[in-house]
Amino acid sequence: VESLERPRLRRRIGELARATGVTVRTLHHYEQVGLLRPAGRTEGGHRLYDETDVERLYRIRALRALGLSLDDVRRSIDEGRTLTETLRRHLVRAEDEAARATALRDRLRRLCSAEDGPVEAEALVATIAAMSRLERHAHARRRARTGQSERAARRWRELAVELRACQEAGEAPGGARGRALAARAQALIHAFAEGQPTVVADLARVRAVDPPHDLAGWDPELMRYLDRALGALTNEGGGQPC
Amino acid sequence: VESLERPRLRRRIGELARATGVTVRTLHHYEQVGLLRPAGRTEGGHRLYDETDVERLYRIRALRALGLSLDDVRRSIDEGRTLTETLRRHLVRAEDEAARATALRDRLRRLCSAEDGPVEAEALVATIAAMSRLERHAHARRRARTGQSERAARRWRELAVELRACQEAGEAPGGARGRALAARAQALIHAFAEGQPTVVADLARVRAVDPPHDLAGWDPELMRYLDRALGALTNEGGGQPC
DNA sequence: TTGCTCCTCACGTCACGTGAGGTGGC
DNA sequence: TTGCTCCTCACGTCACGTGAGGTGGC
Repeated sequence: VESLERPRLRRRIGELARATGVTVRTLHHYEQVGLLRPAGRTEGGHRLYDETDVERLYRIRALRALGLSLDDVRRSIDEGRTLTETLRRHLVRAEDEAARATALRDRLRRLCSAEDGPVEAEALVATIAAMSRLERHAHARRRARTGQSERAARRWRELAVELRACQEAGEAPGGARGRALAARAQALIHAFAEGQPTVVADLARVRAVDPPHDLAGWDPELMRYLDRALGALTNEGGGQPC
Repeated sequence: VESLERPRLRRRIGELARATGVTVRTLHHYEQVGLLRPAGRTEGGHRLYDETDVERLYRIRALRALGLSLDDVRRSIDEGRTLTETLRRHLVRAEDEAARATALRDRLRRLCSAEDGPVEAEALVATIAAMSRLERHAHARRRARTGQSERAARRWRELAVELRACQEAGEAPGGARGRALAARAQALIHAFAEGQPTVVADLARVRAVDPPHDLAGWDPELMRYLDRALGALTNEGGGQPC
């Protein structure tokens, strides 16, 4: 009924582009990938978009602005998902991406503000390499089983509390209590490393400059205190360094 | 002298790839773009990499792992920058990227957890569109002059403190104090909008669900309180709702 | 001589930007 | 008829992945 009274408003591609803030090329592209086909064409072959097309374009642009790929957008529309459902799905990826970006930023910050002054290039390169090896290892572990890593995180938090108490009591890291706590840390480290000595070595190199960010309660200073305690432990045992 | 005693260790491409954890194709690519040329070739044309090449590769991989593009890496090496200098430059971009990613994540979180339940699609699309228009506007302003926006940020923070006090004292947002504070907010809003009514309207639509993240001290609840105060203000004046 | 490694093209990815060369529509 | 808009190719971007088809080296 309404469509009789309200004649179809049809816009040419340039008008639509100006009205919505996209380029003409973008509209060409959306047609090419089958995302937005104009309702019709003039005799001369010029595209004509109607109201439905305009609404569809707004939705596409909205989802693109929130970071969805054109494929995501297409799936969302084709499968008739609600907007909230679509956003909820996308949020998962956005969380990952934000975590990745902030982790990278924090790593760079720490490497830049290494108090030791200008480190030699060799050492820095080795440290960075160790970091990415550890990241891969942690990633593989995480997707293997997740419950275990939560338990480990809790144990690390508990250890941080006790170690900080020990440090604030003015005890030497090589004292009896420090060594006892270091032994617990070593057990956690070996569990994380799953018997790979490279991982243990990488951890030793990296942890002072880049403490794992999922370990709340640990800061570089506490990490150095642990390092000294671990040193005391291995010297005492007389065993191999790991 | 040493090069006589220690014969040049030369590796074929497969060995190097396995030793460093990259693919053969990656090494081909690095040669193609002129980043890493092997020291020599066998008679049959097979590539031979020497120790210098290996060190260079380690550095390339380290910088790539920190998010530098191959062009960035090349510039860093060609212009003989130290690693710390290189990282410091790159940190700027990493900060931007992390800010962008977390802003996007926060926006999605708020849109997902809109307490109003499932909003209608139309409204949500309009809100998202308003968000990106505001982002462009803020971006344009920021690059125009930066000092002014710092002053504005400080005024918003002061306003947040006073408005929260007003709210916690149990005063109505439409009371005398609320309206006075709302008037100050309105002045800041108009300064931000630079006379563009679209911007004012977009702000009104967006601010409850996505308060600007550079405004410390503001949360959605306080924002709603301000909204009511602004409402009281425009009703009183009898003026147009901008 | 058989495998394994290595070689050189060359296309594909993602969302368009940027021309080139040619016509429609007021 | 003059501009402006529109049309359809088609290459370029970034860092490689993934073949294809053919040879080197132990």
